Amino acid sequence: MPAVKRAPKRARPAGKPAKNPAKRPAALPLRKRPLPTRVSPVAIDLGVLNDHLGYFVRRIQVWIFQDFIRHLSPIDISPAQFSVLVIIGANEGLSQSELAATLGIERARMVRMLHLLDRRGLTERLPSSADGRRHALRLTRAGQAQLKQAKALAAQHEASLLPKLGPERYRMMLEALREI
Amino acid sequence: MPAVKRAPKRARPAGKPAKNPAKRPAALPLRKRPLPTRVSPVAIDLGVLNDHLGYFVRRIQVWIFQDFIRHLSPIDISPAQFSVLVIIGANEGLSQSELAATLGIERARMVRMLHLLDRRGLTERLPSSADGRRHALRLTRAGQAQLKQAKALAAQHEASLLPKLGPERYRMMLEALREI
DNA sequence: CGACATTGTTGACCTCGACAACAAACCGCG
DNA sequence: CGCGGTTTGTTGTCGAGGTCAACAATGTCG
Repeated sequence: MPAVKRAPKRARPAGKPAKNPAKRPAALPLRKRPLPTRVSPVAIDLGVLNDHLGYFVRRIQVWIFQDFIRHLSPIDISPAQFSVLVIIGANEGLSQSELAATLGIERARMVRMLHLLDRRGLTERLPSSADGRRHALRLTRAGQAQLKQAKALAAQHEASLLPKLGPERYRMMLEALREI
Repeated sequence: MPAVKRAPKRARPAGKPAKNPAKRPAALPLRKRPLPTRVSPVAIDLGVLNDHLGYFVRRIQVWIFQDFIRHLSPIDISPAQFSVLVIIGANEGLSQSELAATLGIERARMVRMLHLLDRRGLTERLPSSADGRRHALRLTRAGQAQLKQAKALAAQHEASLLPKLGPERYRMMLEALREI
């Protein structure tokens, strides 16, 4: 509802009556008069963001994940899925709760992720012998194979980070973060 | 629709016929027989995740953001909103596209964020004097005041990170990330 | 002027985190 | 034993955000 025309001049070209999901023009509510501008293509100042670790961590996290996704696209495994497969592979028989807690994912979210991985035939949920509530998670054969491939691609991704970040910085950060 | 009973034993307590948004029991499709278990509360192995920078960066990013949100909750400003306000404050008159590109946010997304900030009376979009397509963004009085508060709270948040990460590690990471 | 690029905008879809509610199963205790 | 309390897996619903596509209004340039 916000958004008013700046100055509705041109009518409707009426060329095509709007293809399929035709959209309305718009309309934005500008209040004041046509004052300031800013043409200079000068570099934009980050201001106090320069002093916030969170900002940079966020940016690099997004960047790393995009690179990860690109490398793993052949087998269509997301970072989250990769982490789930790795943990299950390294801890056969653990429960969904343990898995979720380990990765900092909501139990509810984990349920749906595992549904998907189950349907893809990568994981399976066996009834726990001791506790009737739990599911003992493990990789199927196919899941193990897929994980193997994923690890190889992930390793490529990881290797590609080194030159981009600088080997020293890379090692430094990995060590520092591991301690926390 | 997956999910089958593990072993439908107890019937329906029939206590309350299901309150308001009553949910169905469930039903999970377990394939095999009641095999493995895992009772030992042994620490869970992260496996190869230990060698992936992205995993740790993600975890710490989430953690930092949660802390940020907690500190800024009194004025209800999200990390993304904070970054938008800071950039506008430090670069009055810039366009939505420039802003979006600077922060790595989609133009479409930025439109809706600014709608919100506009409605909250923190920012305004003036017509650009030179280019009729652009909007010259700036903070309102209220926006400036709000930003000032936000910066103070954000600084507290940032300060609280130091002891938790260790001053050396903190400075190291901030420097390293700034260069990238 | 007409082709092409840019800017702001909307719509639709999808992922993900956060909550709430619930059934089944487990645990402890009188 | 039975009953309250807890844990585990599950579903539903919201809301924030990212991604894509389509457009109208403008600008730009040959």
